[in-house]
Amino acid sequence: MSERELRRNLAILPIGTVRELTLLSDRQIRYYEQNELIMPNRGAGGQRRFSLNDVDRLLEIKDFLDAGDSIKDIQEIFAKQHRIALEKHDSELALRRSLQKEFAQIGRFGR
DNA sequence: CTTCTCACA
DNA sequence: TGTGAGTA
Repeated sequence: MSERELRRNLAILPIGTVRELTLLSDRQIRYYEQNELIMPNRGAGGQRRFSLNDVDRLLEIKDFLDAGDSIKDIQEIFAKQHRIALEKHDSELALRRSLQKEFAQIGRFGR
């Protein structure tokens, strides 16, 4: 994983900061967590720790809600996004393997 | 002072 | 979703 990805996944923001960043109430943020739309880490004392990705996700949730989508609709949207991300990962992995194989062939002919 | 969970005149 | 109670 790149350093940039690790940084975006660093969960260190307390709910108060996230509340101001997203303009959502802490009540809403906890409610979305109950509905598995977000799953922040937990720190000392059971306090939630959010990452920048969590903040982006909350912003998306707010937009979808404003657009009229229900909690369940958003759950499905995220599930679909997750499937697409997995497929993309698999296809890229397959491409790397086939290219690696072809280069190996070229290497043998060049000898 | 901030956050957490739980309950609801 | 909001709010108040009682904690940690």
